[in-house]
Amino acid sequence: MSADPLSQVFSALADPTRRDIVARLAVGDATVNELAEPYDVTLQAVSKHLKVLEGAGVVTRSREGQRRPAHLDAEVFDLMTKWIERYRQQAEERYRRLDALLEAMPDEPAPKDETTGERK
Amino acid sequence: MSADPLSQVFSALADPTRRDIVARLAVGDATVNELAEPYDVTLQAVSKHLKVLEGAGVVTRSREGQRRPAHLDAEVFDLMTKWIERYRQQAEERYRRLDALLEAMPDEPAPKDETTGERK
DNA sequence: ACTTTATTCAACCAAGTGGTTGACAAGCAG
DNA sequence: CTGCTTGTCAACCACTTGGTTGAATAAAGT
Repeated sequence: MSADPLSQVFSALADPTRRDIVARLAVGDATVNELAEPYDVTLQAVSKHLKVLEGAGVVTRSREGQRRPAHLDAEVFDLMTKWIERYRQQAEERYRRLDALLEAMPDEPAPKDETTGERK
Repeated sequence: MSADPLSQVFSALADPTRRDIVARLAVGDATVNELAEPYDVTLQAVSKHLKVLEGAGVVTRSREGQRRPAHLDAEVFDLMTKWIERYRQQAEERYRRLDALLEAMPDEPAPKDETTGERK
């Protein structure tokens, strides 16, 4: 257990039911019963999903009488967006470079374009 | 098989090795052998990872002699960022509203703040 | 034609996951 | 105290997953 935070968040949101729960919680805090209502799974299953989201830091829970409302804690999302944006931009940048390169030499004998290449 | 695209992308990136591969591919295209080199897993394992990324639309592959270079296709990332940003902003918006509400009534008997509430 | 290099397919295995049912703790309401 | 509501814990099951080994395919190189 206890994988790196990024893996946990990605993994937590890889489930449609869990993403759905996040969508609901974005509107407002809710209890397990309220969250389970739209689905035809047991309460325990939803409780498990909630625990996964909690473990990933997506959700926090409080105590309020016998209810334990779940609250969306959207800060961890930044972790993901930062990772994603980094490589998306890097890939796009590379694409632009290659594009410019191809445009700059329209008649060269095409040196195979091995960016990482370096085969021995 | 064939889960929704969003689940597939999230799931694909939930593995650290796979994220690592994406990071490498952001620098430039690479073959299975090149990608497998830094890890002490078998070639087949990396080939599987690549297939997962391909299935998620994160990576495309071409044929070039006997090599099959993998290329990062960062467009699907937009799908994720859109989803994430949506609920992050929604949650932050809700937070601001609640904050303003609490500030506006500093002595009310606190009507329990049930945003979804509505229990029958 | 034979060999080497690059990659995949197939079968298998241990561990993880999403779901279930059943028992149990913790609060309120009589 | 007794019961009802809300929620969790524990054990179990089918299926997926990341990994392995071994055989197979594909394109060169000799």
